[in-house]
Amino acid sequence: MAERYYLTTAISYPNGRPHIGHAYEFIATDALARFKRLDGYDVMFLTGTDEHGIKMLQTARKEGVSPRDFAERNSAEFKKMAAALGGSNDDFIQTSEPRHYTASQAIWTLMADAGDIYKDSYSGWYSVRDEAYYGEDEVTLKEDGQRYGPQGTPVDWVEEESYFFRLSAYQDRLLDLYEQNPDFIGPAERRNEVVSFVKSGLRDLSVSRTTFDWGIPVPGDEKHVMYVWVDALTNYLTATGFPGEGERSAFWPADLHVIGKDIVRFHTVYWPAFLMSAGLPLPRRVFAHGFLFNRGEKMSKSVGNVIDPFALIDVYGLDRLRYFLLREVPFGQDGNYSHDAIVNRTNSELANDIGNLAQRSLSMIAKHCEAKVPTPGPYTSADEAVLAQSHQLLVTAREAIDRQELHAVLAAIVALVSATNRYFAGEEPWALRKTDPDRMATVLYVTAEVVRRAAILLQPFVPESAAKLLDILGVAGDRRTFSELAPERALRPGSDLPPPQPVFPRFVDQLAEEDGAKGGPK
RNA sequence: GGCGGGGUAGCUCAGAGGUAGAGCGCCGGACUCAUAAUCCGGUGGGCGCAGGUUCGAUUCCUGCCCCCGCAACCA
Repeated sequence: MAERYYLTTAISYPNGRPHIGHAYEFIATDALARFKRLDGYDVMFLTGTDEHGIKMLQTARKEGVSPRDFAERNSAEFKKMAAALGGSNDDFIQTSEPRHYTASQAIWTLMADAGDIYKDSYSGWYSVRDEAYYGEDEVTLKEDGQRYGPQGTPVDWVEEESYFFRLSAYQDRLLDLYEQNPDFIGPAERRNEVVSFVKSGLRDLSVSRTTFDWGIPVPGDEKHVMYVWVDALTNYLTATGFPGEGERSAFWPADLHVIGKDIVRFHTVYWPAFLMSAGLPLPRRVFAHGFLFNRGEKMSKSVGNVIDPFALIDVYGLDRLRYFLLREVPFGQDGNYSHDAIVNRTNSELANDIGNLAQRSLSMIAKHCEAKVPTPGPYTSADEAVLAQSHQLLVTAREAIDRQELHAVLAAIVALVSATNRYFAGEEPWALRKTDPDRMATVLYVTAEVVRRAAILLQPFVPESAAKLLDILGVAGDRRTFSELAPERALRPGSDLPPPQPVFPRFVDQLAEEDGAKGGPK
């Protein structure tokens, strides 16, 4: 039985349409999932939508539909996005599903049985607009007699009965967790932030609401619904069949939660505390990615630069988009995207470097080697060097993937391809054709073999294009996993090759001619 | 206020006590197998400011100026 690997995206709040931030997280996690599958793991990849909470309820009301219908309608858009992005997720969870109610109530009961949940009342200055409570010192009384919160929104004194989770009791255990599992939070900067936050002291957490009912009822006290984050985080467990025992149970604990940097605390403080309380194993790692900015500006509805992922796929094509996002932005950091950046990056690396290397070598093979994989002669040190670099690639890639450094994997592939272009130019097979055909055959063989290895490792990132590349290399569908990177699995001399065709066309910029500097799809 | 991370070539960034690096861009050359691609060479930086330690600092220390993150509920 293969080793299991369970990874998740955060579940999206489908209060509006999916945007590029959702797409980014999904694409990255999808690439990680694909990598692990190709590397022989039994992978479970989960994504979904988080459908409860007051904001969903409010938006649904505004639109005059029930929250459930609203959730269903918007969640469908996220499913569509996952499909459009070539998603390989094994499940798509919606927190309004019955299975999730069962799981959430089960974990609640475990926490309650552990003595970590108690009823009290929550009071304070509450801003409906901000959905937040503020302390006395944060509130100012103005001449109109109304008090205002720090964001300038009106606040009212609210006193609400609420269940609390004894988070304060977990401070030491959490610090031990971070201490003993330095890889629990990535990247490292995030870890430091969390540690200092927890060290500064934890307060018990209000984990139920009575002011609205769009949520999961608290077991035994149905006028309360669970706080959205108890509900939301539990989705990761739900998908494994919790609390039942089934074929997916063994996937828990999750190996990796991929999340946005804005929700680090929920995943690295609350979530492990909930699990400890419930007596359940903890996920192995939580990795926070950064945000994407549209040409340096944070996207927002008011600025009007919210980018629809469907539009990006239309303009650039899926693989170009995937490649750009995963290559351009070091995973874990913030990054920028722009029309020019997408075109430059993908033309330079996908079309000019990788695509062209395949095309120049395969078209020579088609013309001068009877369209069969050529038979190599003895290797020179130049041959050995590129082959060695191509062998190193899997090792490098695995290490990078386990740190979620997706960009580093692609950088290593590009470096190999660059070296091979240099090698190709240096060996001049077009000249060897006349002077030393055997040597030409060797150079072409080595090049094609390197392209094969690069293509195999490219699959998680640009699945469709990598498949096309492997097609024109004559690599059978069942010979594309990472175990095929072993030296003895190299291209077989004499096997037939289909006619070569370009795999990564250059992006020809029509927009530049039409509306000049503006760039970017609408 | 506090804690943390930064300010290095036009752009994005790497680096590290001993005469500054990569990719992209730009300029020139080569080649023609190839997707006007590729290869070679070159251009380009007072390494935020001011002090200090040192034979020598961009790299260590101090102060200052900017930027960004965290500081209990938006991917």
